[in-house]
Amino acid sequence: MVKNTDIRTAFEQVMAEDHEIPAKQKQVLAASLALFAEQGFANTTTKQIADRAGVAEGTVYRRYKTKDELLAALLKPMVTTVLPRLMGEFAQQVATMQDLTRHQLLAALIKNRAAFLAENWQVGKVLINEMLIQADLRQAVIQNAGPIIQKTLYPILDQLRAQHELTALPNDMVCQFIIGTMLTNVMRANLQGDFALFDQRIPYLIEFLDQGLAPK
Amino acid sequence: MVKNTDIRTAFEQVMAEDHEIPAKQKQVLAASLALFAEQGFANTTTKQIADRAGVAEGTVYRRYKTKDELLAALLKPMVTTVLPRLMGEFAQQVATMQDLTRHQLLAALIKNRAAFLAENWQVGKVLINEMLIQADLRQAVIQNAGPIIQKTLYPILDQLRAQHELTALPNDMVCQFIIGTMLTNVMRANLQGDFALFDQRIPYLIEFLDQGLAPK
DNA sequence: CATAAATGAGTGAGCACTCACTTACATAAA
DNA sequence: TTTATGTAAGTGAGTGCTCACTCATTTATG
Repeated sequence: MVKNTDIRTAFEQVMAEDHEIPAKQKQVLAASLALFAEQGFANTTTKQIADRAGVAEGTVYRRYKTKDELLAALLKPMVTTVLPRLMGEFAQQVATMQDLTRHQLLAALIKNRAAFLAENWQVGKVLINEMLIQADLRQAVIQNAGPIIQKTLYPILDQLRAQHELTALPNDMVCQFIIGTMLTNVMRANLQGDFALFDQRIPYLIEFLDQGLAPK
Repeated sequence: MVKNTDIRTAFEQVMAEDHEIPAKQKQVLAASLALFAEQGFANTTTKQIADRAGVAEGTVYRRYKTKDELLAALLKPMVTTVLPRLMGEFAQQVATMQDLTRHQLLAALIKNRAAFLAENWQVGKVLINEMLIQADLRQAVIQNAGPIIQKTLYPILDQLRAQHELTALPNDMVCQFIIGTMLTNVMRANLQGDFALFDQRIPYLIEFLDQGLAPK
């Protein structure tokens, strides 16, 4: 059985690789993420970060020289390292199951990645927010996430289509529909302020996607 | 034939009702919206607004006493007046067509409202951004948009279901899927920075939704 | 000529960021 | 086991700058 690292662990590992970050620095990163998610990056002061981290303001600036660097330190590893790893692990996991039906694949994908999405909605919020504003960040995300999706998801979809289990719609549209359906679900849960709803609706998502992506 | 007001006109009407707003004030509103969409609300200074509007900084403050009031002036009519009116018009338009098939309804809905979405993506961006940050704005949107959707879309869906043309999934999920599919399409177009793609993909959206929302 | 609209230099509050200094810790000599 | 010493981590009062907002004055309008 392939191990399926969760995000928290993966993020910790990435941080650990970065030459032993001291405890207070991790508190700073955690406090930053929490506050950015709650209030937005631009509305969060470095004093607030220091206070929530239980740290002096100067400490916030020890490792990262500007507030922007701090933001980048949170977002970049998420996009360039954590996400690829998690997608790769999913692909491996699927590869071990032979002759999946469309329904089985979707159920596996959604249950697996939906949990990921919900757990990391904090980062997701911040990422979406900044992507709406910064064109260069959009570019960076496209150039990282795009290839990952193509490498991990497209082969699976192609195989499924060869078994006459999948719609003839282009792969990129299939991915758009799957990802979009999941993303919408988190956003609605966030809108309603109740993440229990998120889980309850998952069976509906699977049923809808299963039917919508069936071959004619 | 029912007139289908576009957003710009509707917005102008709402503004006109507000007791004759002078030309320069409209320039301020337009400049604000453009800048908020480009850079985000928090990253936009009142000086920038004044410059783009071709106006002194004091003028920005004549009608709206704070920057937040200015934002509210842009978002509130959109949510409370413009959106309801446009949804109402769509419902009326659909009501005139008897015995719609699911495909016809979806095609009408998506072509109609997708154009709306694309045209107003500027406001949409700002709205999404602020909703991710302000809990009270989320509340306001829910309490306005929710009932509108229920009143305009649910009856149409119920009728369709009575004709055995629609899935048994709950109405709120059907709406989630329709809206989410459209929203995802704008967001991807925005991500790729090419709104021509938005239109090209519409036939795919219709095909996917038509199939996904068919009865078993 | 009265009232509303517009101006833009000015103001003070709050913010990101700095830096001289203190504390914690590791290694090693006494 | 103490003491010395170098290095990295942490501190928080201080600084200068940006920005939202004001107001005395000027300009348009009916």
